[in-house]
Amino acid sequence: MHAEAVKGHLDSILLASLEPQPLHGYAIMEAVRAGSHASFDLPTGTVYPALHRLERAGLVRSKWSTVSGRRRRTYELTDRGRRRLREERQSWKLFSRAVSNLLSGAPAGATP
Amino acid sequence: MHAEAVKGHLDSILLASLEPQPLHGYAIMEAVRAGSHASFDLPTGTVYPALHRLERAGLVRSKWSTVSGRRRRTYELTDRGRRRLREERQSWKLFSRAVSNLLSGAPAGATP
DNA sequence: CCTAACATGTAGAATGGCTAGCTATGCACG
DNA sequence: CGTGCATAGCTAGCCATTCTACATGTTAGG
Repeated sequence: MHAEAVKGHLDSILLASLEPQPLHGYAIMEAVRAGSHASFDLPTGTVYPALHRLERAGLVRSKWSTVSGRRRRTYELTDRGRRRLREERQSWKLFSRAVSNLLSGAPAGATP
Repeated sequence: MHAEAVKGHLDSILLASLEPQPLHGYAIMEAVRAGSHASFDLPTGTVYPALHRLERAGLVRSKWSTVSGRRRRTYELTDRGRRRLREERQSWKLFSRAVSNLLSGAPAGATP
């Protein structure tokens, strides 16, 4: 299956992946691939810039470490990040409900 | 609530709105607003270019008419459009399931 | 008469994800 | 030994799409 566009929901996905525990970029990509049952296979050119964006926005915080010779940058949620994640969950609910409703051809009234 | 981005799912939404019956642009905007319970209030600068794009892609077909002095361009689905809509519905299911799964913090295994 | 709703459109900015390229280490296998 | 794969990080620039802002014209109603 060709790469599905994550359009507009990348941030939510990344934040959510960091909620249970801090992770480094590469591990995030794997977590997303696994958690989406391979629907999303995010390229590095998508993930790393996005993480930098989230850090600049103060939603995540990073620190470098070295594990068996390989340098890692581990990200964790900030308080603002956690708050944002809550909001994102809420708006995803509204968004997905709206799209599902429209795609189902509902006569305007279903799933209120 | 600030304008929700329809990012990447506009085409599906437009095609779906034309499934029950042909509509003109303005009516499509109203149908989407109603069907999404006002979550999506698409600006004309989004809808009209998108419809032209869909027409160029052979997914919809349009014809002009005049109703009480006002000119209208009414769009209807082509066969290719209908086929595409079926595909879009399928991939929306996969997409939304994947995102919901990730946002719920599922330990990779939920909603298979 | 003037405004709101109806109806369609375009140009250009802004966004944001993807492609393609780069660097570097550790480990398994032939 | 050296070749290749998985691990780990990064950026520049392309491209598609959506939104902002503007432009145009009609009809209905106060």
